[in-house]
Amino acid sequence: MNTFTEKQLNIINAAIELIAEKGIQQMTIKNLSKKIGTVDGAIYRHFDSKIEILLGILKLFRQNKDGTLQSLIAQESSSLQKLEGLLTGRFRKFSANPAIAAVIFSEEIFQNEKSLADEVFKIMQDSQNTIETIILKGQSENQIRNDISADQLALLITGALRLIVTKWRLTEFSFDLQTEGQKLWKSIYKIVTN
Amino acid sequence: MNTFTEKQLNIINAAIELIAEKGIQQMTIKNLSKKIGTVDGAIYRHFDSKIEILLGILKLFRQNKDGTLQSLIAQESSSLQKLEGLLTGRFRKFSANPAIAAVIFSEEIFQNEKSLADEVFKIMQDSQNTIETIILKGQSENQIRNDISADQLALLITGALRLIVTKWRLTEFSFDLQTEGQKLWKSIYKIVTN
DNA sequence: CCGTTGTAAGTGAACGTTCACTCACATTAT
DNA sequence: ATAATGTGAGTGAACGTTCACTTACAACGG
Repeated sequence: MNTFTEKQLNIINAAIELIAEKGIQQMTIKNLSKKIGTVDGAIYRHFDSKIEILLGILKLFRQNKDGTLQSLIAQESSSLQKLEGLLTGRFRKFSANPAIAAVIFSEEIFQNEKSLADEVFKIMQDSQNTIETIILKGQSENQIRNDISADQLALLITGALRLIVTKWRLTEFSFDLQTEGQKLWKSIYKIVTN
Repeated sequence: MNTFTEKQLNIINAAIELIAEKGIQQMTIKNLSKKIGTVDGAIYRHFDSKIEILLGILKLFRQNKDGTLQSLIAQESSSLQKLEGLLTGRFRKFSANPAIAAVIFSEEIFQNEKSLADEVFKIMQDSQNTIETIILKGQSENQIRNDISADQLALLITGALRLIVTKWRLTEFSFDLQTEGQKLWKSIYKIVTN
């Protein structure tokens, strides 16, 4: 089912590590090849361009997210439980994999490459839509307040999530992300249940 | 009181326009000089480096923000009114000046230049602190709910603000920012007053 | 007035560096 | 032996920055 070869996965994972360690700006073909213990030219045996590698990271992330999402929605739990599961899951993932956040939350950097910009934007929108869907269900079941629209609530939640993760990265992981995630969930719980 | 010469202001404003139009990535000295109708070398008669120009943009924004903030806090209005004023003010400013948002919300891009990264981070933190202060006052006056901490509320507000503006820019200003700002304020009002 | 000198700004070629990407050749695996 | 992959020098473009030179204009001494 995976469209990537073993070597391609090697490269993508090395790229993820590199971004996590040095930031997107240092994710050059030269640095990437050094990390793998090869040479820049060799990379092009496995990818046509650098953009393909970055798209690979996003694709991997999507596949991954889709999987956890399916199992989450399939669960027979309340909307609130689903929402909590989704949020803590996101924080767990970013905590374990800072590079994902660095790629996903860096829309600016991909602005000149439409394929990348589109993909990143789609992921952002997707994430918000998922939350909105759960909230809508919770509202129809009267578990979540109805006086604020689902998209506004989703916006607030997504925004806070992004801001926490961004600050975490910019301060070089100076606090425990999952702890902050728990705090955020408590606040959101109070808000959505009114 | 202004530390910039007329020519420097010309350059800074051209840089702001350039960023608004083409994004930060196209803000090169060559493009900037073209925009002013001069030549790259000439820029260096007025600024020591490109970073100084970007810092200039941030400084200008800070001066501007500080001004409106003083008058806002000085007002004899309730905390809720102040909060509304601050939010609508921010949306108005970004609406009128998209480049400000492009610079302020692009922490990633300045990661390799510490002076810039620090300044951008400071502005982000500042903004959040201001909101937090107003909320704290509102809480002590029982205008704002006390069961959620001020910093959590400030986080949610700042996050949503940033997310809206980011989406607005990424979709090439496809919706009316101030309208969305009004919507957001209505939601926040309901949340903070419970 | 006139000619000399000073000064701020513009001009555009050039420099050093970085980067993504290519290519001819070598090595390895099947 | 053939195909796949590694190697590393090479290419051209982009970028920030520098530099020698020019231009416009003001200041000033005779």
